[in-house]
Amino acid sequence: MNGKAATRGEAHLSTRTRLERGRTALGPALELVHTGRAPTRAVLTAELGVTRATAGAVAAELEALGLIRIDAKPSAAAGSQGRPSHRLAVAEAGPVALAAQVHADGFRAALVGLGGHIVATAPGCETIDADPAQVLGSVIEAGAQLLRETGRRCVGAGLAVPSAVAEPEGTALNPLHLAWPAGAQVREIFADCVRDAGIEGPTFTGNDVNLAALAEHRHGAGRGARDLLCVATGHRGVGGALVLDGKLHTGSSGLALEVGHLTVRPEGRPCYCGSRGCLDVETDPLAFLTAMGVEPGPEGLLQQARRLLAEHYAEPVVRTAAEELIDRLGLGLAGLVNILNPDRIILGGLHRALLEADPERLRAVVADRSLWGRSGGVPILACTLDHNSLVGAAELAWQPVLDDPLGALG
Amino acid sequence: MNGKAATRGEAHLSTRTRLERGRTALGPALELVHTGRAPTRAVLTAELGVTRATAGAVAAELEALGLIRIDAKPSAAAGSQGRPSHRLAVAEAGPVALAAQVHADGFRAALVGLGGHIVATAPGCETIDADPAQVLGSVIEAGAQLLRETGRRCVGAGLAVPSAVAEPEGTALNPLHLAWPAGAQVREIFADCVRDAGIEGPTFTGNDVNLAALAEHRHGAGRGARDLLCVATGHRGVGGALVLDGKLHTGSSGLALEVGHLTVRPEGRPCYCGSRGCLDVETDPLAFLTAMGVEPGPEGLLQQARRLLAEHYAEPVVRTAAEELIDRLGLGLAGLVNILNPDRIILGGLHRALLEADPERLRAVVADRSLWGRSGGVPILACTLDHNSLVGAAELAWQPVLDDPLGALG
DNA sequence: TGACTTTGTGCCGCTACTAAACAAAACCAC
DNA sequence: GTGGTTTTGTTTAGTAGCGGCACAAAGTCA
Repeated sequence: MNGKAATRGEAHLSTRTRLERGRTALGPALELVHTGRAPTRAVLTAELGVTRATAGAVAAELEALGLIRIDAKPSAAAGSQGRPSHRLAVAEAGPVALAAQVHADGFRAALVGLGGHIVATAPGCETIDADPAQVLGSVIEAGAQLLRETGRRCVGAGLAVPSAVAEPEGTALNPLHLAWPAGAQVREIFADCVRDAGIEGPTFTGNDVNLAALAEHRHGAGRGARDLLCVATGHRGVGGALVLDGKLHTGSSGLALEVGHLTVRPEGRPCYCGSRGCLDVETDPLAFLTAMGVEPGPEGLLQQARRLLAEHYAEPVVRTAAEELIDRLGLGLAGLVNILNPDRIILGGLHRALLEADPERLRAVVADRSLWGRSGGVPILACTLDHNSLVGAAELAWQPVLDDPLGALG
Repeated sequence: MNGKAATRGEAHLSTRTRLERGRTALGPALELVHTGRAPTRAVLTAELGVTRATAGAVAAELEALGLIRIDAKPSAAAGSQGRPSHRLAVAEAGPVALAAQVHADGFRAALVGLGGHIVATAPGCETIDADPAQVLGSVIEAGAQLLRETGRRCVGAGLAVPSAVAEPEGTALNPLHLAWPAGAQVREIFADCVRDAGIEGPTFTGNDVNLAALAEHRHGAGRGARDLLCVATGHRGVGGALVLDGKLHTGSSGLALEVGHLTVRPEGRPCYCGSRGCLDVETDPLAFLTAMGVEPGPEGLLQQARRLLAEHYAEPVVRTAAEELIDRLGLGLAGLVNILNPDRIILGGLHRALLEADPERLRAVVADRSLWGRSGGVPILACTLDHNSLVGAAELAWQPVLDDPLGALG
């Protein structure tokens, strides 16, 4: 390479980074509207810490990109003085992200707009093939159908799987109750399926509990939290996730928050990890059924456990079993509080049902067993979003647009 | 307040934020020189992702601020082509941070320049008064003396204490073996002492293990790690710290990484936390002495444990006790790996000595008991810096300068 | 009806960059 | 040596994003 070529190459790189930068307040502004924290340009001005002129220009540019809508008519807030402001909202017919989820009961596809709004859903089938390519092909086919029906532009696609996803390979290490091979290249397979379906935009894959936590942080019970811990149990096993400063903490190889093997009952039942009394085997739906002396029925472990808890909580055997699980869960959460010191905890699946059955008991155990817990106590909440893993998968696909709207769409 | 005053107030705020911002590449550039990652302007150019013109201007400005030095004579790297570059280094007689540390054996004060270089040290006394104000007053007096002797400008002061520090109050919750009252307002007291001594600049207070981790991340065994976990034990109890993306993770109220109460031996000895077999009471120096059947001597638990380990490792009773502790420590670290998934682990105090006694055994236990650990294994290293808590305390004081050199010094 | 409050806009200028050409200082090959 | 190549540093010109400021708009309150 001669000197001229080197100079040109360098110049090209610089040009690209410049174009990719765009107006730097654009991304933060879109994120504020996306998470519902900027209902007007005046609030946007304050939240961004810029002048009104800049906030106005930024909002206008986002509107021109088709991402947000600025009301033509001003609307005064009740009991407010001064000039009424024009409301900001996400655009009605703007672009969408394609979200896909695979779980024990089947799969699901949806289109998710800004603000975490689910625009359209495809029910998906009820059984899961042993071949990931087969399943993901079907899911994407359903998603592509939704895109054709609605005619919306697609910014990218995200997939939620019930498995730890190793970084940076994107392999599913333990696809729980999916009959998929451990170590399946889900990220690569998903990307191939999306490309083959002719859908544009980048693709992303993540663990379902991680993505649920991300969704709850942006649009659900986790809004405003700085250090958010989520713990959830589906049919078997326990999943955890941590959102720090608005970003998922997945660890250096994507395997963080494997919280299932905290010891919560030293003399408890043996766990496949080699230890005893792990959170995983002591607080999942099967543990609940076992504690009640109930045989697993045909309806699914989680459904059965939730139903018994809701309908028969008055019966001593159910109540005792629930309290046992609450105490063990509390012990596990206290351990996590000592290590992570979150400012909010959100529970999903059966753990959510246990919280709702006796919130005081759970909070008391966590406060009692966490260091310095007596002098405060972390808020423990139930998750609030429907299909939060699906919305979280869409968040991944939206992220490039939130980081740099002009670069991703212009 | 009338309209004009409101406009003026707003204008003042905006002006200040503008002045505080300065050249935005200035901070990152200083950090690169500070951590030794930018030996020349050419490297600085590449690391910052800016043009040579910008990197040159930024370096010139940092030199004008008296923070870095640009060699007058170019020096060619061995076996390199092209024009030789001028070396960059931290300024020799530039400003310093005042660092203070309180521990069981006394206290220490030092001046620390950019690059984590200790410029001057005051030995400090050997006993600790029960009154924090008394101790911190003495330590600051020693530091002020150093400042007078050297005549260096001071950018701020940092204090490391062997206790959890609650945020945002800055109280020491468990000042271990200091005979200080739990809940002492150390941050406030320290700030008062610094102000009373006529030392300018902001003040900071943090836990000693946290600060050691920060120092190791910037200047020691943790350089280049993205998710760095540090675990250390002094005389009693175990401390932990986590550095994520170059920033300390202290949790929402400063109490994160209280790793001492992970269960590592279900039928172990009772712990003051109410549980049994906690890492705290199973892997500290006292546990080691107890396992060997040795009575604590007059030299201090840590010193005694380290000496026995170093001098008598060949004796079966010492070796067996060490292996027991290594196994328990490995179990605790594996638990942390499952939750945090760090890409590096650094050990200090007796834990460091245990690692160095039998590194293979410790690594094997961690790999065996962490999920998916067999297919990789986290690097486990000994800490490398002398006085890393002291250097870490200085890092706190340097941080405002690293964030915005012009705003902090101009 | 006017005074006040808040929101939104147009214009000007500053500043931290990029772009591009030039200059300098080493190496190599002949 | 001499010239070409590679890398580093500098100069000059230009620009994008944002702050400062004055003004306009649209409501409430007395």
